[in-house]
This record gives sequence, C-alpha cells and structure tokens, in this order.
Amino acid sequence: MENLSTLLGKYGDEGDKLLFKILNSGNFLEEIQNSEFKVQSSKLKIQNTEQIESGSAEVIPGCNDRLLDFRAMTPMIAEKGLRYDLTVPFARFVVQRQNELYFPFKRYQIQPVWRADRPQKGRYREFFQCDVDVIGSNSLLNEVELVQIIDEVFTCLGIRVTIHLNNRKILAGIAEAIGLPDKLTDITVAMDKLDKIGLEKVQEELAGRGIGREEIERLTPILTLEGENDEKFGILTNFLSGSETGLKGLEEMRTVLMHLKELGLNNRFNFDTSLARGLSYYTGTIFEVKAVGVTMGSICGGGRYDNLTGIFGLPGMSGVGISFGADRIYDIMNELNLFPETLKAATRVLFINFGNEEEKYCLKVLTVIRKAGIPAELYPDPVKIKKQMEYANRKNIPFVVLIGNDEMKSGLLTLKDMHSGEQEKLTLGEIIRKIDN
RNA sequence: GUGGAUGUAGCUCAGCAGGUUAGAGCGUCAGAUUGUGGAUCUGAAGGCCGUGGGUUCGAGCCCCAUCUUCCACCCCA
Repeated sequence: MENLSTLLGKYGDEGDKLLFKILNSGNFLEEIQNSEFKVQSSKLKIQNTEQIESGSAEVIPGCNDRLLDFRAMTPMIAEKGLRYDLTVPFARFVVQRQNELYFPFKRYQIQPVWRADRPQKGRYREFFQCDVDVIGSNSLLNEVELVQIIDEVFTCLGIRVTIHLNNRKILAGIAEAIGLPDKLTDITVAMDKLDKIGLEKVQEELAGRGIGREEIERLTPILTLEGENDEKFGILTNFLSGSETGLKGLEEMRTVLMHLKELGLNNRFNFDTSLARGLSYYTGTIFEVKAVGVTMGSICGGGRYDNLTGIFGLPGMSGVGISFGADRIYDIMNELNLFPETLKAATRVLFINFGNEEEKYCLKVLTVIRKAGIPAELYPDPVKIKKQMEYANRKNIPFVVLIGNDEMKSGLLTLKDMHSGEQEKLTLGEIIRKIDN
C-alpha cells in the first residue's frame, strides 16, 4: 500500500483512474456529512449541472438542492492506494534510503500489484510482477544486461519470445519532426496499435486524435518502416535530422543493438518504432517482450526513466528496469504445456500404512530414506491398500514400499515399481540405491 | 469508463412453446477383490437451478432488480 500522493500522476490520466483507492479507516463519512462538500445549489448552480453531467458530482437523494463533489471528497476518504507497479514505490524507496545505498544500485523484487480495471483474459485485478532495476547509472550497458536477463529467463522457461526495443527519444523526435511535439502521446498510442489494427486504421485513429492530414502523410513512411535495422537507421537519421532529441535516441538505440548483436542471444530482438508503452515516466530505451505463437499481450516490459526519483526530491538519478508479468507467463506455460512432469510428482516413494506396529517401523525407515535425500511419505491412515495404491497412482509417485509382518521380521522390504508393476524384496540400502537413480 | 454474455450436482455441461419427482458424462464413496493402483461391472450419496422481487393455476425456463464470473473495446502486464 502506498500514499496516493506517491502514486498519482506517475502513470498518466488513465493510470490515475486505474489506481485502487483504499478507504480510510474510521468514521470518515460523518465528517463528510457536515462538511463543505455538501453545497447549496443556488451558489453553484452552473457548475453543478456541469459536474453532474460529467459524473464528478451527484445529487443527494431526497436533498434536491444539495450535492456531493466526489473529486473534492476523494482525498478526504481515501489517502492510500494499492501499488500499481513496483517501479514507482522502488523510486520512493531509493530516495528515502539514498544515504544507505551504494550506487549503481541493483535490485529484484517479486510482489503483487493491482489495477482497478475490468478483468479479462490475461488481465487481472491483482497480479504478480517480477521487477529488475538498476538505478544510479546512465550507462547503456545496463540496458544490454537487462536484455540478457530477459533472454536467459525465457530460455530457461522454454518460451520462445521476441524482444522489441525502441527509445522514447526517437518517438519524441518523430513528433517533433512533423511539428507536433505536443501530440506525442496521441501519436504513440495510435502507432502502438499498428500490428494489431493495420496502417489504415492507425491513420484513421490519428485523424480522430486531431492530427492533420498532412502530418499523417509525413508520418506514414515511419509507420510503414520495415526491413533490416540498418535501413531503419538510415531512414530515421534523415527523418530526425532536425531533432536533437531524436538523433540522441537513435544513437542510444544503435549502441544497444550493436552490443546485443555480438552477444548471440537465443531469442530474437527487434528495433520496433511502433513500440510505445503507456507508462509516462519512461525517457529512453523501452522494452517489450512477446511470446511467439500465442495470443497474449506483452509478458515483460520496461525502460529507462531519467527523473523518477526527482519527483520525490532526488534529481539526476537515472534508472532502467524491466518487469516480468508472472501470471501471464504462467498462463502461457500452461497453454504450451511447458511445466515439466516431474513437478507433479514431488514424492519419489510412498510407504503403505498397515497399522500401528507397521507405522512405527515405517517412520524409522522414512527418516533414513529422507536423510538419503529421497522425498518420501507414509500414508497417514491405515486404510485399504487399494486406496493407498490408488493415491500413489494418482499422484504419479513412482515407487511404493510395503512393510507388513513378513517384511518387519525378515528386514527385506517389498518395493513396487508403479510403472512396470513389478515388485521385489530388497534391503533398505538396495531400495535407496534403486530409487535414487 | 463503453458494449456483450454468463450463473443448474465437486467439475464440464444438457434441459421440453412455462407442465408432475431437474438429467448426463467425469469425479467422489461403497461393493465385486478383507496385503496391491491404472481396466471393467454393480450400487449409492450429492441440487433453496446465483440472490431478491414480479407475472402465472403452475417458473430452472418469461419480466425487473441485484450480485458473481467471463469476453470485447478503451487502456495495458
């Protein structure tokens, strides 16, 4: 949980709307009852109508001449909110602990975050993010390292991905180049949809967002930019020649790509000028990772933020970070059947429970076998053997040991291989050796 | 925030223009086999048909409200 003042204004207007606000504890409504938020309509008649229409105020039922102004009321009843991501709280943390940390400071963090959004496929109210950030270094080597992490993580998980890279400075440069620096957000939001809705629809959307026909035409070569990275750089260098910011972004991009090329990554990476990313605090490189062959939004994303700590009073501290969406990754692994079978069978051997005497004997054997590093369990109740065997079968436990009267007397235990169905009498040592393979 | 769906057994779903006692498959439990799993057969348990109201002689089915969950858009992880 964070103070709303920490969270508000960091994620854009849409993000502010999606913050989960937490009601204050205590009898806050009483305060509202006597407060100035109930106002006479005679004073505010015009504003009232507007506010009611815009949804920011509502007439109190049975009190025709009074209304509540929600916008003014919210800070009074909700001072805190659930964290929207891990990056902004991290920036707050860094500022508060600035004297205890050595920089560049690196950290990872895995925690739930919340969005007050309508849930749907791949989109949850609460979900886990896994963040990796480096703060206090401008070096582009950090960007390179993060991409290596992405590559390694998804290689380990067995998910094939494409890593999309872009730079906010390039986007700013593009907006500048067509003479509409103020329309940066509108342009990028529209451009971001390119692979989803196609060129024509993007052009329509741009027009709908108040971009003139001439500007859209100038933008089109950038929208349709394809081919090898070198070609893209050529065209963009030309296009951005008037924008210092844009050229700087290009240079950064070129450096990052140059390093990545030499690393021999397992997954593909791609300079993607249509990549925008919504979070408003990014200022340099931006990343987004998509799984190949599944319909799912991005499963990892991030970027560089130059001034996130500045908002909390520590300027000049640049950071770069990424965040894995654990829930989406889980969904994909389920869909692609990537969870290994061995996960389903934690136990290697089950001891059948025959009753009191046998239990005691089994517990001792169990201790020995566990000390040998073999995950084992004793069925907790002396129920029918059939039931216990069924349990082993259903849980994919590969071995079962039966210890009854005969076995206790002879010291030779019955081991059953659930796969082949064969069973034999062996000493404990032999059993351990057999199961351990 | 906008639009569209959904809710019946533990799970997946049927359900006739409104018509007696609401069904199936899977699962669970018991038995055929009292120290042996996967197969088969036999039997059983399990339901305020999301909730509240209404229409009707009669509502799982029609109407209204409400809640849940899902999907698309917006936006985004």
